[in-house]
Amino acid sequence: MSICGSSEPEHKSVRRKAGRPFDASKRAAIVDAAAHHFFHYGYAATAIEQVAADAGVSKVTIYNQFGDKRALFVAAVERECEKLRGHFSIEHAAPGSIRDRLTAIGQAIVAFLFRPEMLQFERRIAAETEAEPAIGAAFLEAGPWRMKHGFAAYLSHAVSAGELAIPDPMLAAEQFVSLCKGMGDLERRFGAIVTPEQRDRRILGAVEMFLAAYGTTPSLAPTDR
Amino acid sequence: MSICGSSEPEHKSVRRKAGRPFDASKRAAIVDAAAHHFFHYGYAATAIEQVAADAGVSKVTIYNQFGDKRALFVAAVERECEKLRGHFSIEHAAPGSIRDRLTAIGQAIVAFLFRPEMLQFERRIAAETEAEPAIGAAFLEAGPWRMKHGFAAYLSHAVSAGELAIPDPMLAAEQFVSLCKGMGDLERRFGAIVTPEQRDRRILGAVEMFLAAYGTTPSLAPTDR
DNA sequence: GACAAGTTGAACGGCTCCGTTCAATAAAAC
DNA sequence: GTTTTATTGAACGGAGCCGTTCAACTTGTC
Repeated sequence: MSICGSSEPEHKSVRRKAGRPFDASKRAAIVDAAAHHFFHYGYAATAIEQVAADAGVSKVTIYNQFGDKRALFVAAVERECEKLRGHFSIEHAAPGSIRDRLTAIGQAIVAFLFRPEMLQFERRIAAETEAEPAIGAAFLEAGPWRMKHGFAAYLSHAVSAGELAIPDPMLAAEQFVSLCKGMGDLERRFGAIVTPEQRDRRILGAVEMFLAAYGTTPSLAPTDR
Repeated sequence: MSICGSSEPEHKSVRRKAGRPFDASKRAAIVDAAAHHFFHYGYAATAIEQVAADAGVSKVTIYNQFGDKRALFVAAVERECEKLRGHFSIEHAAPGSIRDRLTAIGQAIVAFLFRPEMLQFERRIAAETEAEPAIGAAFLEAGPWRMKHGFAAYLSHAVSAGELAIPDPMLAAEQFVSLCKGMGDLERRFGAIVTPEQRDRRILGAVEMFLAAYGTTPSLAPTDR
C-alpha cells in the first residue's frame, strides 16, 4: 500500500505500452467525484455507481483504473493529503510583538483546523484508519506532524531572536496548538457549536500561558481581566 | 429522543398491564451484547441477528423491546454514558506538593482517556453524531464536560488554599487537560502508537507550564534538565 | 382456568451494493 | 490497416442485512 509516497515514483520514459492509454482527465474526474462522496457521505454510504455517474464515466472504467473500492478511497485520500501539504508555511518575518504574532498564528491555526471540510475529512480518515492503519499514518505525516515541524521551526527562530526561551521547541509547538484548540476540538467532533468568543478566549489564554512559560520579557498581563 | 435523561423517568406504580411482562434480564443481555458489537465493530458492521445470538435471544425479541436498530444503539450509548458518570471524582485532599498532585492527576486523566475501549467508544460516538447530534451531546455531557467541571472545582479548591492563582478555573481545567493530551490525542485516533515516555514528557511539560502560569511559588525548575 | 402479552424459530420480501461478464465501440500505437 | 487496449451500457450473480409476518409456546395477571 503506497499511500502518499512521492507523487510520481516511476515515470521513466519506459516504452508506453501499445493500445489506447488511460484517459487522465477521466481519472482526475473520478478521484474528484470519489473524494466528494467519500468525505461527504462516508465510505460505506458511497456507491461506486454514483461516483461513476458524477464523474461522467462508466462504472467499469473505475474498476479498470482502480480495481477496488478501497483503492479508490486510498487514491482520494492521497489527493487530499497532497492538497494538505501546501498549507503549512509560516512567515518567519512578521510584524508586531511576539504576543501579537502568536495570537495571529493561533487564530490562523484554529481557523484552518476548524473548517467544516477538515472536520469531515478527519472523521473519515479516523474511521478508516481502523481498517487501514496506513491511511491514518499518511494523514498524520501530511497534516499534523508537518504542521508541528513547521511551527517548531518558527519557534526556534524566535528563540534565536531572543524573543522566547524554549528548551524543547517540538513540545512547545504541541503545547501551543493544544491550548488553542482546547476542548473545542472535542466539542466540534461531537456536534456542539463552538462560538467565536470561545475560540478567542482559548487563543488568548493560550498566548498568555505560553508567554508565562516561555516568554523572555516579564509578562505584562498575568492576571488580565 | 431521550438520550441520557434521568434513568427512570416514570416508574410510578402504574397498574402493570396484564400478560407476561418484559424480561429485564434479557433486556440487559441484549444491551450488553449490542454495546459490545456496536463499539467493537461499528454500527453498520453490526448485525442484529448476531447481537441476538450473543444475547441468547431471538431477533424478534429485540425488535419487540427496542423497535429499531437505531434505538438499540441509543440504548447502548445510554448505558455506556451511565457508566462514564461514575468516573470523575478527584480527591480534594491528597498528599504531596501541588506539583506532585497535578502530575498524578495528569497521569490518571491520560491513563483513563487513552484506554483502547475509550478510543473505540469515541470513534463510534463521533461517527454517529453526524446522523444523530443528540448522541454527541449526551456524550459531551456525561464525559468531557463533567470531567471539566470536576477538575475546575478541584482547581478552585487549590486556589482557596493559596496554592494556585487562577483567574478562570474552567479555562485552566481545559488547558491542563489539553496540555496533557497534547498531540497524543490525534496520534492515537489515527493509529500511531504513543509511548509511555511521550506521555510522561507531555504530562511533565503540562505541569511545568501550568505552574509557570498559575503557580504562586516561584517555579523552581523553569529550565529543567 | 381464562386471558393477555412476551418469546421463539423460521421464513420471506425487499433493498442496496459490490464486483464481474460480455459484446460493441473508440482511440491510440505499430 | 492491424493490433492492442480503454470505454461503455447493460445485465447478472451473489451477498448481507433490515424489518415483518406467522404459528406455536411460555409466562405472567385476574
